[in-house]
Amino acid sequence: MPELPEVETMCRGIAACRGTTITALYRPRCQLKPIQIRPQVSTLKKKLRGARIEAIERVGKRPVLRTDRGTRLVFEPRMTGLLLLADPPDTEHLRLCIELAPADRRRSALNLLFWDRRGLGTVRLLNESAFEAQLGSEKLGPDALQISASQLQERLASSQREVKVALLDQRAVAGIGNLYAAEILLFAHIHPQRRCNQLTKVDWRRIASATRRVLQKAIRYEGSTLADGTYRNALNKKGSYQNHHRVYGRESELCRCCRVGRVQRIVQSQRATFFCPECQPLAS
DNA sequence: CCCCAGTCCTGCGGGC
DNA sequence: TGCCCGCAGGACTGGG
Repeated sequence: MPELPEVETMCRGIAACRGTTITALYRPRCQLKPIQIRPQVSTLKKKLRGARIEAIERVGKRPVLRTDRGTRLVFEPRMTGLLLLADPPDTEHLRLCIELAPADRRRSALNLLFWDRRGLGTVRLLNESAFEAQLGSEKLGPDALQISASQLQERLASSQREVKVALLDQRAVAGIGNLYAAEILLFAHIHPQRRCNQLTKVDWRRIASATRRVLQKAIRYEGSTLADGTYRNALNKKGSYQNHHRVYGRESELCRCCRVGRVQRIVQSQRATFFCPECQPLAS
């Protein structure tokens, strides 16, 4: 579930880690199947102990810690992963603990935690070239908050895919997931099943502008915490953008945009899509 | 190259 | 009440 707004909120929430030094790193005892951590934790300890965190960056849907050794610790939350500086929702899903010493000795030590209920998340330490190869511009499109209408059009207009499916392609544009794709297309008034190669320049402009608008607002509300309550910010507090969803998860309810149409749920490439047939007609 | 279906993983809720 | 099954959708893989 964490998409761009949730990951951006995570990164802002752990800003206090910048300038700290890693003193310890360990995988807590856990009955569940361990998450994928590369390299293995013993190697990771050796490579990270004493390293200083120079910056916290968001790369698409991934929070990244850049160290003073030219390496990057890349967290991939996937569905249910969280980065926390506070107590986790529970301890059995705690996957990785990192102890941090602040530069200012008068301040207390920090505990950065990676918590993940489903365990689909991963943690990787990458050097400069591995980072470029795995998360560079060859693999990841421009960030969804920055992408222009013409960039979006250039990257997708030749595709035969349905536009909602294409917006989830991280090589085209980085950061959009299933939830925000639905909200973005509602604001753009584009039917999710329209084919990319049939959209006009005006359509791409509307999508690009809706993308910025929806994601910026979702960041202001610190992301969406759905009914399962999984997503939390770094202090284990819920986001509130779910209260502003217009179509996502609202099947058969009145559209909160036009208040005339009823939200429809369809399945596209094995994923739920929500849209309003009034606001988003298939024939334009 | 382009695109789709299957896979990983856990918890929850519906149906019986 | 308890069990089973389907669903949630990140990213990746293999194959048509």
